[in-house]
Amino acid sequence: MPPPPPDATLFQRRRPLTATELSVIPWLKLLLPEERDRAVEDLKISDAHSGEYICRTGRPVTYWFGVVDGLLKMSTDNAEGQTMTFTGIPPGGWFGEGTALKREAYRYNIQALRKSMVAGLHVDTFHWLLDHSIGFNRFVMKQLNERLGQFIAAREIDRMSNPDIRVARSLAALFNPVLYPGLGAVLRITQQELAYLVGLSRQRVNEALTTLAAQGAIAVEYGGLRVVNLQALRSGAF
DNA sequence: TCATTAAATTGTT
DNA sequence: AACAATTTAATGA
Repeated sequence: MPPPPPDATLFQRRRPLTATELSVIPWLKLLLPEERDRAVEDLKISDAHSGEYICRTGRPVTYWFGVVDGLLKMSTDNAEGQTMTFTGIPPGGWFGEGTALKREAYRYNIQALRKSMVAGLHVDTFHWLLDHSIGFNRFVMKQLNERLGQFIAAREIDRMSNPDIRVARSLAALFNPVLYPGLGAVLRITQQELAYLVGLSRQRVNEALTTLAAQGAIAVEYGGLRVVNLQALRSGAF
């Protein structure tokens, strides 16, 4: 992992989003024109360097975040000081709605696993959308529900001993079609990044990926991988 | 556009 | 943790 840079204040150098970047945001399509205009006007985007924190535990919530490009990691520090990784967040993923809803402080850390582009919607606009848009409410509700399921799954993954299955389940979580729509069959993630995410050595991840590929669940490519059989990844039937 | 070089990533030990 | 092999990205003619 690259050296943790000094606490960066995100969105200091904001800029308007391009059409391509907007197309990656899944919930924009669910809004009415008027709602959409307001959201787009408020949206900000910023680069997050590898290792940089997007938000930290205890910080007040100012933005609801989404990944436009790159890969983020969601984790918490437990009482013993150990870091527990919940999940990775690929492009198209949005997070922080739970805390944004209650205007509480963040309960977890979000760190960039590699250079990423992160979009932000101010909490005030987030609440305005909640008050005005049915489509937005549906999105947030679905998202919360799905996230809950994912947290429970993450606990199971952490208790699993077999590394092959751990890697498989973690990958399946990354390809969650509800949380991360628009993410195709290919995911740009290096084996090193995946190792940080799953909490295994790169060697072991490499070995697991080879096994999974041999069973036809995935196809390993340079700098990424392709999911061939998502069901097999989920069930561990390989 | 192509050839060369550097950097990143992978597969093994 | 270290190594060699492979792939991609960057550079400049």
